[in-house]
Amino acid sequence: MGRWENNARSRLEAAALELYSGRGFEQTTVAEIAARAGLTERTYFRHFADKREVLFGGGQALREFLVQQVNQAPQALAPLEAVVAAFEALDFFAAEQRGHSRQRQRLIEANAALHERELMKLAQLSAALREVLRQRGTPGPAAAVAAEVGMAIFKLAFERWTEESNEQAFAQLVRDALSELRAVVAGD
Amino acid sequence: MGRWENNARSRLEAAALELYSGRGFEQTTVAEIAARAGLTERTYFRHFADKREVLFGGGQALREFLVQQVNQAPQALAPLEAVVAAFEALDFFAAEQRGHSRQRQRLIEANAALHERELMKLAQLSAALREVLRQRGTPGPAAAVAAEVGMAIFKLAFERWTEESNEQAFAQLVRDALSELRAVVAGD
DNA sequence: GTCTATAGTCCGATAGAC
DNA sequence: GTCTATCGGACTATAGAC
Repeated sequence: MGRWENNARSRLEAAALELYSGRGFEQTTVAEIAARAGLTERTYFRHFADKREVLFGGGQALREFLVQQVNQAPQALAPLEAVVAAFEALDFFAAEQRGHSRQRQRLIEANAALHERELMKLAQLSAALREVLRQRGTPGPAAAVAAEVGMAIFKLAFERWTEESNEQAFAQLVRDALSELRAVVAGD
Repeated sequence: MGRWENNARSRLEAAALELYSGRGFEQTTVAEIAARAGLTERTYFRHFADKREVLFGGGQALREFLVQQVNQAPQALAPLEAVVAAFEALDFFAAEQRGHSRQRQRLIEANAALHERELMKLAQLSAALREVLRQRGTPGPAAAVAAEVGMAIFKLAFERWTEESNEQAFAQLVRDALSELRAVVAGD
């Protein structure tokens, strides 16, 4: 198990979620998070750039997975179909993580600074999707539109997936959002 | 004119844009902005909640204008049409402000913290559009979709409007984005 | 691991407009 | 007198520098 348990990152993430949820984001100091994880403030900042980032570690893995999915999608799929298929393939949002995601989402909604950071992560995801669509041969403007519209679908599906009252699977919510979107764009 | 020139806010905004553009956002302190405006740091924070907000004062006026436009749109217009018509009516984005908008946008793109704040303002706009559509009688899910898709159109049109090489009018860019969106959603 | 700059808050004081 | 805008100093925590 080594000198550094090598899960310092995970311990910091767990400690932060507990403290932020328990007493509020602003009422928690980085020093307290580090202490609960058995580390120092200095070590926290070697793992995470700032006080918010500890909640957003999964963003990169999500982005990489979706980019890979779109990249491997059959060329026969239209750009938006490739993006939506990637969302449906997501198992980051499996049932067993739903409670954790809900807790995290309530926390983010309760704090403007955290909300800003989440929007930034989603914007990075949009940019990555735009880029991989272009590499796949989609013309620039269509790639930009498909990425933005795809993100609209993702946001709506994810918002519903983390609602307390909703028990539908993420893939189903993605499909619902897509068909609602088709109706709205058709001018229904 | 009294002791306070009564345009402290405008002076702070102008000073901030100059200093941020000249030497960079992070290399500028709030004290320097205040000094250039003939005020103190303390007064800056009375007008703006933080170091970034001084660049985003126009966000509220934009939001209020668009909400009013959607609110007054004929009931015959479908939700997305009402939103797009509101964008086309925008004269915030007149030709004479284009240089200023471009300077501001280059600044925002160059700094992650400023980018985060801009995304937050756009998210607030999306929420306001969703709400006014609902008040107008659009069912909740369709209102959410129309607001999100509308924001996708707005982002794309605004991005192009602030590109150096682009000289098309904002309303035209909105219409272009909408037709590209229809093509992408139709599966072209 | 220590030191420092600066963002941002809280207390109160003061100067003018009305 | 009230109301509002400005100013001063002390303070904490983030974040970066050395």
